[in-house]
Amino acid sequence: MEDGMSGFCIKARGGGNGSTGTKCGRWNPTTEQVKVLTDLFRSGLRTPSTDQIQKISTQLSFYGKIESKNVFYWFQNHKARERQKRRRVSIDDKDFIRQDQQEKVSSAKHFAEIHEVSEPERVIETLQLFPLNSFDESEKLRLHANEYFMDTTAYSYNFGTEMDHPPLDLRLSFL
Amino acid sequence: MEDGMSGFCIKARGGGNGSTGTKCGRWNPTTEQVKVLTDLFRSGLRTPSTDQIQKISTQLSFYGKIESKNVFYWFQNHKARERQKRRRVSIDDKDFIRQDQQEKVSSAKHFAEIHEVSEPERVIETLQLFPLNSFDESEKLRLHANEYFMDTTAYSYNFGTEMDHPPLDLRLSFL
DNA sequence: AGACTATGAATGAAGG
DNA sequence: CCTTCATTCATAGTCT
Repeated sequence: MEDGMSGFCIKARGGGNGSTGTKCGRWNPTTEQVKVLTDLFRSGLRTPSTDQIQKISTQLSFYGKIESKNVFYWFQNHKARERQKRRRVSIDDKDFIRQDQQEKVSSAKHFAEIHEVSEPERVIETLQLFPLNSFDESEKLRLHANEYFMDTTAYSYNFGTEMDHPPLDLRLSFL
Repeated sequence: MEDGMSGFCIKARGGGNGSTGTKCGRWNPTTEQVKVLTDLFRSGLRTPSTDQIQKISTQLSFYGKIESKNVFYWFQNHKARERQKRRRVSIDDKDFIRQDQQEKVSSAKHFAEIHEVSEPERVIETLQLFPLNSFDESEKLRLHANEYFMDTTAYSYNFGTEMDHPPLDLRLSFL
């Protein structure tokens, strides 16, 4: 809706070259950015927090245009596809019965909890993750002010006239 | 998940445009449904009560298969993502020019489906909400105790040596 | 040129 | 309410 799009840049990122990615419309990561992200992922980072996303994004912005959401999406996608790929393989290698593997994969619910799946490699670079601050549980504050329940409320909705439909009238004044 | 699956729908997009949505397994809202929901949201409805959800669901069922929980989830997600988006953008555009783009991420769907949504802002038909319940963004007061690690943390990143690039140093102590 | 693939982006559904 | 997972849409890049 009202997509401003902020202009369209038409340029492809030179693969590794200094040509800063000028590709808009959809984030096109540079090879450097991908490398950093991949390394971070391989180093164990799977779901960065908002702050981490922020920082990563800021650092990566040096190599080209990037937003926080790009980092966010990248990790989401990468993780999801890693898992998806793994699952795919596990189902696929039923072709050759190498070994009896009656794994109960159908209950795919509580097996994708923490990091332990894809970490066959060691941590190469000198990448120090966050010191694992776990005391962020201090945000359990809840203010109950959402009960904006008014007794005489009436939603009277009226559609446009571009389509035929029953007159919708969300009248909630009965309660 | 106990494989309830609650039935598989077979219906296409009720709006007469089944661009790609002829696949179900999960609720696939029609453009009309989305429009109504969006309008309601933009009108200030954030957390509809059970009754309201019921009403909305019933009314929207005209446009296609829908359940109450769909409405519930829709509002939950929409609200959460609106906030999340806002937070992310606001923080990360500090680096570049602060272009006002609050609705940047357009939900532009497939072309074949956009036929009647050609207008950018056709919203606000005749929609009577509660007696002028002015909701502001008065909930940014979330305490952010995210500044726990300052100088004790340092992303000391070290690249490989495959390509030449400026020495990246993900030091998170700049915040 | 079209199909194919990889992947960015979006969102429904839950979990907590 | 916040975070996460799964599925899907959309498209840049590539292959044949």
